[in-house]
Formats: sequence, structure tokens, C-alpha cells
Amino acid sequence: MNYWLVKSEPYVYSFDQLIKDKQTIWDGVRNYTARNYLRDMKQGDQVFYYHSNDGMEIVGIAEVVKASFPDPTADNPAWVSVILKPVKQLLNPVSLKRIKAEPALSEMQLVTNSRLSVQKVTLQQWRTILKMASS
DNA sequence: GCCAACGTTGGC
DNA sequence: GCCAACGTTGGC
Repeated sequence: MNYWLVKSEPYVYSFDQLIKDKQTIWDGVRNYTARNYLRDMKQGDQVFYYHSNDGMEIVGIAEVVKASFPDPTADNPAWVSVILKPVKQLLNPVSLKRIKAEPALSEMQLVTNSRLSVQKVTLQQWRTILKMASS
């Protein structure tokens, strides 16, 4: 099982919207690094949901329902999508500010490569965030 | 609204 | 294959 993080601007597609929709297709990714991560996602993988620009915090957990397949919005089948469903909202969203202030998370891609829209999260980072979300 | 960081494009 | 120019993202 692997852990990931996806970013979305909440006014484009928020975690609340994902809860309402029950699941969504994660399409439109046009960055090679992000695409490679999407391709590595397996059914059951857990995904942090981060609100960029507005909020700037991890607000919830999603799960990969369907592993990667060609992105229907792309004309090249090399671009891929996955299907995500909501798992739960975090009790206390974990802000970028707190993440940056936490030494154990200094290697998170949110910190080191903030522009990447799909990121990999280590098990250790995952646990640290969960701990921060419950306190 | 600004601008730094990053990725992509295209001329050479 | 290098690198300047450009476009986009996202934090502040």
C-alpha cells in the first residue's frame, strides 16, 4: 500500500464536493512527474487531499478506487487518470504552515516542490500528518 | 497582485 | 544538447 497527496483548488473541486459526488475521476494532469505517480497508484492506496491557494491545508483522506487508465480528456493515451473516493474529513485540517514548522516533514514534497500536483507521501510522513490532524 | 520556482518550448 | 524565453502554479 502506498500513500499519496493530491492538490486541488477548493473553488475548482473541493473535498466537500468529492464527498457529495461519492467519487470522482482525477483527470487533467499534464505533468510528467505527477503522471508517473498517478500511474503507480493502486486500488486501495490512501491519498491526502490538499486545498491549494484557498485554505492551504490538508483537509481529508481519499482512496484510490480504480488504478490508472488513459485520461479521457487527453488526446494522448500516455496521460492517465485514476478514480478517487472520499474516506474521511480530517478532524483538524493540517495547514501548510504547520507542515513547514514540523521538522519531521521537511522532506515533504509540499515543502520541497510545492508546484507538483500529485505527490508521494512516505509512511512516516503519513503518520505524522495523521497525528497532527487529531490534535 | 506580485513574484519565485518550476516546467516546457523552440531557436541555435 | 544547451539555454533563453515564456507560461503556469501557488505561496505570500
